[in-house]
Amino acid sequence: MTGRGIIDIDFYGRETVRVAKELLGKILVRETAGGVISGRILETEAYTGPGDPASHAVRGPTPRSAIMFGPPGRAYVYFCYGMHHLLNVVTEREGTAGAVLIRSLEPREGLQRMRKNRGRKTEAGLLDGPGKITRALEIDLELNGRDLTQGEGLYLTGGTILPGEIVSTGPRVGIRNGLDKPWRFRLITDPK
DNA sequence: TGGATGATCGCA
DNA sequence: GCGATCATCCAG
Repeated sequence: MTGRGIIDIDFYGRETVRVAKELLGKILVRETAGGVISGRILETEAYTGPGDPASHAVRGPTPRSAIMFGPPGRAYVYFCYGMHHLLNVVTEREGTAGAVLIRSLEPREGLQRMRKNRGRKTEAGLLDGPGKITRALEIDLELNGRDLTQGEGLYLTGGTILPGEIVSTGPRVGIRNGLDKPWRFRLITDPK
């Protein structure tokens, strides 16, 4: 949003973009009766509200996107392409839309369970996609709205960016509009 | 490279 | 209601 001010900065979605970067390196934990499954966040994307043509909140709240306008720290889970659940973290203050899509994890706990859930024999490619993550961690619509700061069933906890890792920034993927915004963030090994 | 597969939402 | 759309994944 460019206003009439004397500076030309897009402040809209500022918190969402900040949180998207801060989530890198943090741990996502899933607790089920069958045990704990967890991973370290390696890739995120920021989605804001009106003004972001790629966001579900672009036209204001709808039954599906209303949770993006609610209090932050909650899970926004939705069903995509008829077969995948995708997990987001709600970001902005209540009344303002924003969410961060969790795109990729580094496997941590529950490797055997993840492989079984994904039908894979090896660790390769286990959690490197938003649909893969929800399948491996048994996340579906039942967890929509869950408070990710409360440590109940699905939550976020401390983690860090490791020495030698840097944050790579670029356009979001899998969308048609909003490609001008560099709101995809990845932890990669510093090539230097 | 395209098919699977179904919820969502704007518009009629 | 109707149909275009979709923040994906995987086989071939």
